[in-house]
Amino acid sequence: MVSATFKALADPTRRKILRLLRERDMTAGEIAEQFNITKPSISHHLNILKQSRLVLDERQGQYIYYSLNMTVFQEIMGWFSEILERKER
Amino acid sequence: MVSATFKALADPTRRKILRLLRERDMTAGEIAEQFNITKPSISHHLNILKQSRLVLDERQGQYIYYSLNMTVFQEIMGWFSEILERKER
DNA sequence: TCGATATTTAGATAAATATCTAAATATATT
DNA sequence: AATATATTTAGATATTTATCTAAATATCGA
Repeated sequence: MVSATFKALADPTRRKILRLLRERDMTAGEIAEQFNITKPSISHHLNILKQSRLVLDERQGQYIYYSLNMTVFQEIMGWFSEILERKER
Repeated sequence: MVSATFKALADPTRRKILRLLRERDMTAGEIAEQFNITKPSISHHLNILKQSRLVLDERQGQYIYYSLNMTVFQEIMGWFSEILERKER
């Protein structure tokens, strides 16, 4: 769970995708345009982000829109808080 | 920078090391005792944590003590905050 | 239904990485 | 100085992963 999330965050392409999505929801194609890598590769990254629940997907006709899933970000923030809290004592 | 940190955090063994160190500073050997992997492997993980500045090391005689470096944790928390802030608008 | 567009899936490959054993380095003790 | 202990470095190997091309699937519009 947390492991999948951190692995997903470990790749710079995937982190850039997340930063794009914080501006607005985007289709897989719109996301792919922002990179110099092929659409299948982006699709692979989106799948990893999806499986770690960092992003959500919703089909609208031909398009699949991707958006950030805030819930998981907060979980991870929680993981960090634990470390920090304990240490400040 | 942030890339090295996330890569370091992506491994469960390294995350367990960090959780151990939030309790108290420990030597490389003490850390290794907590795992079923060899000392050289732990040394490798400690090196990755060190290079990403998540931990600090300090030799005391024969021993090398490892401790958490809070600074970097806060940097990463900052990365998450950026994402969350922007999205909440 | 057919052709066009959007996206994913499958399969291959090269690079990265976690692990091991053996050897090297650093420090302490006698 | 010689030995023991703590840790790292070097080199090898198996697994994981990011990427590509080609093919498959899904939806839309004529």
